[in-house]
Amino acid sequence: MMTEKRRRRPGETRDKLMEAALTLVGKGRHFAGLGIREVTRQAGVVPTSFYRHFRNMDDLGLELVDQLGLVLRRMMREARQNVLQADKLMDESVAIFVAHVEANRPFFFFMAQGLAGESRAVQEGIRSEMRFFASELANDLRRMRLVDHLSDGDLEMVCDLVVRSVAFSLTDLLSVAADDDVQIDQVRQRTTRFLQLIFVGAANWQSASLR
Amino acid sequence: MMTEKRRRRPGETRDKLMEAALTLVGKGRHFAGLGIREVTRQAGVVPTSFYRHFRNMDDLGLELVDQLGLVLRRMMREARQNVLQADKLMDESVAIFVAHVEANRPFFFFMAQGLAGESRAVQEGIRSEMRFFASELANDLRRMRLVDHLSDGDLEMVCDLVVRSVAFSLTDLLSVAADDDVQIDQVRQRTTRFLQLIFVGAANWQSASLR
DNA sequence: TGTACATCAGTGAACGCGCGTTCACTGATGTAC
DNA sequence: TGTACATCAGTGAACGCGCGTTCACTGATGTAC
Repeated sequence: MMTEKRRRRPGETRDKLMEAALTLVGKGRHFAGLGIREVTRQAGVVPTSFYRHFRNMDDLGLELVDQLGLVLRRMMREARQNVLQADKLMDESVAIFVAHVEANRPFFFFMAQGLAGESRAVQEGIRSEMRFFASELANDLRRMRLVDHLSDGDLEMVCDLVVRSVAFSLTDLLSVAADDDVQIDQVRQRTTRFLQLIFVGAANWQSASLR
Repeated sequence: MMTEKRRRRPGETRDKLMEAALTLVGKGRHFAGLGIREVTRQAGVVPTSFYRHFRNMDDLGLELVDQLGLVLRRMMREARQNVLQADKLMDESVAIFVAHVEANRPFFFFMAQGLAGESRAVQEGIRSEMRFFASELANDLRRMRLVDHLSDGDLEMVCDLVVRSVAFSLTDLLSVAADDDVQIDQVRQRTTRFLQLIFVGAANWQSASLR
């Protein structure tokens, strides 16, 4: 029998609630200002449903951080697959970053907000994702033998600065309209130049600061 | 007659309202979640007073951006007076930055929040302050003849990256306790190293990226 | 200097509304035997 | 395979409360003559 009765997938409402919060954030609302009734309204469920899945909005925020982590990991995987030549590393990586931001705007809005957000736990979660990202980047650079002259500590610092610079570009990217390709491209180029500058610094680091 | 009757200074309540909002933000609340009644309560005035001075919370936020501008300018002035030798430039500047953040925590909380905040106008105001800061920094570096080999465009980019890196350190600084001197000092050192790395990059920029 | 009037800033009462949260109820799904 | 029961997710009514905003009022300060 082909027409089986549609049954509710478990966790469906839960997903709808998280998606609803993201949608509102993507529309420019700040997560700290969202209310339970507002989110359930957007999700198309009754307010009481909320408590079946989350204790409060902070709780939902923490779950969003986890999902954000998945988005970032997907992005990293794609970058690894596409960046095979060292000379294209920065151009390609930034392009992939920008593409993922455009494809997941609400998530990255949430990330940018969360860094200075109200919930300490969310804040720490996002910072932890960034640390992870930086350390993975350090591994990759080591493996590509691009930074043999740097100590582990110095490499870690370089990667941290790279991740921060890219993260800051988020605020540029999110402040221009999603379809303003010209401006988006400007942000992309600017970010790439930041990274190039940092890598020139890294390439000359030991020699310039040897003690 | 020495004991003149205390008269209400004009604008006193207005100042109290802005200070109240800042206080709440300094306590960890997010500006986007503050309400009019909450702010007036903190200020010790009746809710209706609010409308004598501001149209809504966004309006108050914009005024705070202006005040933030003054704080930043004061900081810049102090840095200019104290940073006379080029070799101490970064150490001293970062130290002054950290000191001002600690002395004006609520203001810088507001700044960090506003960058990804709800009000487009506040966001743009803070970005504009940062641009101004970067261009002043560029002027100073030019005057000190430290960057003669850089084009105007490249210098602007370098200063932008410097300002961004320092601004990002805000989130580090604000996430540690105000009296945790050890951690604050770590952030200070880390930020200084970021700037050193960027300047090593700047010093080697033209030669490394000449086309 | 004094008087009359306009302006301004703060007040307290009141409004309707949306909020977070609780509760008892319902029907679907999973589990034990 | 069928039956009994427990668990789970969604519902609708209801609560008390704090919210933003309005209004008319008050008293102090500024201005004109």
